[in-house]
Amino acid sequence: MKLINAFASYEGDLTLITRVNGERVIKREKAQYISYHKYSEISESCLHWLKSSPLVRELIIEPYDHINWLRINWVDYEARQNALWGEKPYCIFESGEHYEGDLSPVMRYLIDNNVEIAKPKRCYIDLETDSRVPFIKAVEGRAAILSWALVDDLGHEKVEVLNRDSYNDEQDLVMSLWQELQQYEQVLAWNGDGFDFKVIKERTKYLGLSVNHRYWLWLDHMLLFKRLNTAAESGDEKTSYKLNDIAQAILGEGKDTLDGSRTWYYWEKGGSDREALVKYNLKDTKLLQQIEKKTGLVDLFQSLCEVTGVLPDTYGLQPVKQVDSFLLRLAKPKGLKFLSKNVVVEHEKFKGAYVMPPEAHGIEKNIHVADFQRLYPSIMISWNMSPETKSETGECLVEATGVRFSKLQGILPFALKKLIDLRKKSSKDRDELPPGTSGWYDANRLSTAYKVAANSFYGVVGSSFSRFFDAQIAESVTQTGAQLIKETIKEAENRGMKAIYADTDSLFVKGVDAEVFKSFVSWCNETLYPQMIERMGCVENDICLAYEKAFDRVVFVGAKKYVGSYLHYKGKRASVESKPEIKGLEYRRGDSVFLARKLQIQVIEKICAGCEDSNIYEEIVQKTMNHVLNEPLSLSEVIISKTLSKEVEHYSVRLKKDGTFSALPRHVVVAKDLIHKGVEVSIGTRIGYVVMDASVRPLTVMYAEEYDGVCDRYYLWDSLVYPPTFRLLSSAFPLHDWTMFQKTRPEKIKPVVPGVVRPRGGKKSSDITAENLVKLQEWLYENKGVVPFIFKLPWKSKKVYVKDKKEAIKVVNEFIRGKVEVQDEKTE
DNA sequence: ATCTCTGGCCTCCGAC
DNA sequence: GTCGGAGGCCAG
Repeated sequence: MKLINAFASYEGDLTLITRVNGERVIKREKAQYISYHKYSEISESCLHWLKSSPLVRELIIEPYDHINWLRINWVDYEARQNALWGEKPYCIFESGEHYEGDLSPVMRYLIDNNVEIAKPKRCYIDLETDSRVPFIKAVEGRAAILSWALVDDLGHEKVEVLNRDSYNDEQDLVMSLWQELQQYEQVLAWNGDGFDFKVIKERTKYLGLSVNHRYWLWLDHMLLFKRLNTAAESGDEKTSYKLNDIAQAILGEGKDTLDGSRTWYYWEKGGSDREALVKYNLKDTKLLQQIEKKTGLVDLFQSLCEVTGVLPDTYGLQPVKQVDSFLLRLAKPKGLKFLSKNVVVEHEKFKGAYVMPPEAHGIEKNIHVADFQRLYPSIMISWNMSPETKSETGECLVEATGVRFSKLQGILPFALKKLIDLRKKSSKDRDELPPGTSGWYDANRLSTAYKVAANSFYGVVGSSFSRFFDAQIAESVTQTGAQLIKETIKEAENRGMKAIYADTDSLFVKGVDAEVFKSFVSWCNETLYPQMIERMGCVENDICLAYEKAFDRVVFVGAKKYVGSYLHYKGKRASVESKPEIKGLEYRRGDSVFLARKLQIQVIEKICAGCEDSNIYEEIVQKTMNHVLNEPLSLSEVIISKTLSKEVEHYSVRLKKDGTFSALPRHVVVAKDLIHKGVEVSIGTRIGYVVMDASVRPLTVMYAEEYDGVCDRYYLWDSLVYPPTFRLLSSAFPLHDWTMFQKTRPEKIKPVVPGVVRPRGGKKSSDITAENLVKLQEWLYENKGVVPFIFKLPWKSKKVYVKDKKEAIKVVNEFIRGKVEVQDEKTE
């Protein structure tokens, strides 16, 4: 039996949805709220209490070779919760440990019966709601649904629109959506968790319709995309997760050009306007299906769910859930249980990977790169690292942390080996099939799913949200990795090579040719690592270093930031078409300005093509500089976009010494403004803005959509566009001076009072940021008759440099504190 | 109903 | 000017 969906109801039922011969079958069982206990630890009196308690439905002893488990079936969630974590006298287990007492009835059922996950019938939907209602209220179900559209992977599509603005008509509209959904089991929508799903559920309630939404698997396509899409090359694809921008990047086409914030207007006008709205609605929905067709990410997620045993809805996207499910399923037949996980433990920090600061100068040539294959899984396997094998008397020693593990195979290494074996098998299947066929895709997807699952193990062990969290184990993994890479560097240098960079599992080496490097890698695998493994008493050696690639030329801007052109990749020689490898540079970042990415990629391409003529680079920079400072700039060139990562109210604000609050990050200020205006903004929304004036603190910014061609060009160039390329050029050609393009903002110096001469080369002056310089100047002039200070006025700036320190600070502070009244309201 | 981790670079802000 | 914290996003 393959399970499509399952949920527990408040009444204590567990509903199971399966398919038999293509027909959907719904089964009901009692939801089980279980906790496990070591039978030997339960006292006589406790057992007596359990046997007679109305809170306990059933007691079962599960015998295994090494232990007898007592399985308590509590009558409901409350009973279990109170017994395990409640106050006295309900808490009967305060002395003993309890196991898996936090599992939901659904998880419990899936694990106990080792249920396989079915492929659900999938559809994509999109809603249009009344635009007169602000986003926040629409999510609460306060906006009418104007239309809905639905498509599936087989080409079926349907769209329906509200007939009249009435309660009954909307009832019909929403009911027909639920009718349509009957054919499907899984529903996807872009930002569905943030909008569409909530609206459907709330609006259904409001309209008095009785439909239980839990019969469907709700999967937020956007969150899925964020988590599984790792293909983005440049920052251009990362500037926004709006459907339009993703569709543009993936498919090369966007949404219909209809103002989504005026849906009500289009609907109300009727006729062709209403038709346009309907068309727009359908188009959006079709984009989802097309994105999936192109990327296959939903299919990949489906494979991941089938492998790990979680249901393919939004919650299943969490690695913690996937690993939890996979491990508990494997542990069950072994009689292995894990401690209940109720509260999140205080976050213990642990040390991570080793990153060597690059020791590279200019353009480095002929650089060979080796990397450890799946380093962290291989360490966990070799040292048999698992929560239940951790033991002070264990034979496997982690030298870096002093933690020891016993030799009896742990559940983590067991699971990892299983995943790796399965991956090998599916990769082999794939390679035996003709590329591009559906079988090939299936096998390839499975292979990727196994890899994704295996790679998430380390992260889950290091997550305090996981039941497998163990900071000591996580640190043992990372520090063993650090030791391995450091030992490898040492041995390489003993042989006359020079390590110029290393990060976690990779090693960049110069001063060697391919053959010698290859034999060095072999020596490491055959001698160095086996020796280390032997010394530390490990069960087996799964550590493997591989000669991955060589760079013809590579430039390091810093740790985690470099660009290089290949000589070969895994032995395959590079061709003229081979793209450069770009890591960490602003070109790859979604929060950099397009102009910065564009300038940087031009320089990158020239460097990788072997150009060493500084004149060429100067020309490129000069041209861009001219464009930035003098020519019309489009919004896409100047927009800065950053993610709103938490609720606006949760951003930290400090009380400054002057009693006012410190400024919020610029994108948060814009977000606040947008929320005020009723624009759709939630956690995870990317906020686009343009900087208007950076000569003031804090910077003044403008919401991207209000951009009219005016922005602070000096700031753009001086702070955002040139520095990334400046750093790259300075790294590639350190002997050349690249500073001449810096600091374009003019510093016009004017004496405030004619006739006062600014002293040349004067000593450091104290600077005061005043609210309004003009007011101050005029006050000084009027009250003192003559200004005893000299002001340096940067162009369009409000920063003041005052020469006579003592007097100046006194006067200006009085001005700032409001002790000095300024009548004149005239400003610049 | 939120949730794989640490290391590192960069920008802005505000204190000194 | 310099420095540290907050925030963001990337490498692995």
